[in-house]
Amino acid sequence: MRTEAEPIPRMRAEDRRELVLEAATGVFGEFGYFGATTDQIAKAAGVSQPYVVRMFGTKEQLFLDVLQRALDRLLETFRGVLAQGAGEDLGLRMGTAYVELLTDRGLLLSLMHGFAMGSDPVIGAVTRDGFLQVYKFLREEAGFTPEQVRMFIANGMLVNTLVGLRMSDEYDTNPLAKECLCVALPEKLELVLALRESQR
Amino acid sequence: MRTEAEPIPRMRAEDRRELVLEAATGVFGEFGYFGATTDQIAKAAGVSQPYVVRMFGTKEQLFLDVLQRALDRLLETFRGVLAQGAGEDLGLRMGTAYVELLTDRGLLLSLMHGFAMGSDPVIGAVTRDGFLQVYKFLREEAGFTPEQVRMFIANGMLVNTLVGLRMSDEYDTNPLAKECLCVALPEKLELVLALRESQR
DNA sequence: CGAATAGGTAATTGAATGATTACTAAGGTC
DNA sequence: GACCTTAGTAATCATTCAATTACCTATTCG
Repeated sequence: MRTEAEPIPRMRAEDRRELVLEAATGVFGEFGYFGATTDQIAKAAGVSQPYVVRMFGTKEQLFLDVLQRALDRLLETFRGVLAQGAGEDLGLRMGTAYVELLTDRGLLLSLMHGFAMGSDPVIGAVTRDGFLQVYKFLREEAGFTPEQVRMFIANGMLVNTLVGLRMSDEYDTNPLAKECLCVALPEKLELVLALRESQR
Repeated sequence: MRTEAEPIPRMRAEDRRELVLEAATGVFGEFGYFGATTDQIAKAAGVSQPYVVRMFGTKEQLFLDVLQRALDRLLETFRGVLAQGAGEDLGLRMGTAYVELLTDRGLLLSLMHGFAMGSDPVIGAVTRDGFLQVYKFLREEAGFTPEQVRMFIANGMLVNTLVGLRMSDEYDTNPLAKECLCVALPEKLELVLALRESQR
């Protein structure tokens, strides 16, 4: 009920931009590129819809920036894990780090929505390239064999799917859902379950 | 240029319905639920847009019917493989059968788009249930261990992702894409490559 | 045959939504 | 303290799209 002149918060464009990117990541992650509206994103970021559009030019460019940011965070995270040593358990540690990225709401789901848009001439090209960047990292920097990469990414896609499906909503009510989550998220299960609270 | 009275093809509603479902599967698979329009689907099926809407009531119901049809085919396919014997190589045979479903254009991709819509109250509930039906089949009918199911489904989701990304478009131009496809699709690689021709 | 039924379409509408335009106010700087 | 740049909004436009309405015309069947 905004009673008195709360000093309307003005930010430097750079900070506001990051704020909008975060909000957009969440909304795109939940509804996908076509399902999300610039107005939803604007409201989530606490700014007006025209401002969102003007900051990024088009909705498509905003989505591309969201994807780029997500990819950057993903690789940055993996590089961080790698920097802590490349032992036997590197795959496990990176897997755990991957699941931890779920706390950055919508980040992995936005990527997943991007992956499903391969036939879009612009977004498809960018997401293909992004996927291959990750593949290249795992092969050349992390030193995985093709087979190790396959298993690692496959499990990542399974995690994405279960999160996208909100399978955790059924954790308490459906034993199969519980088993499914337990086997797919060896550790960090509690993290996924915790996310249930924060959504909706 | 329709010169003379080609006898305008009239079908029994049942056949037409299946035709529209096929077309819708392709369009939803390519563009997703929000990205696809009923007009695109109508054109792909060779009927008018209002007729598509009237046949299914709403776009949402059409998508639900597409998902149900896809799930039915998937389980039917798996049951067919299982009926041919449950040896050591059951997982491999079912994996091959799964990839062969890619010839049913958009079927697996429509499911994947559905999986990304877990937060939709209607579609989410249906896709969660569908996913769990498959999980249940693999555990209880196919006799997989939880770990076997995890690996099987994870690989399926990887296949979906690579197809959704149209990674095969880069097969000839990017060695990493080639390696990636080769390792993820042990057999039936030629099938995925053949699909490149038929699209666009 | 004649009429009912089934398989459709053309025209239109109303709402949603991305984008544009025109404006306003804050705050640093000289 | 005028000034100009930066951060933002309100109003509105143009399109797209799902849905509705009002028809039309083959085919079936008594």
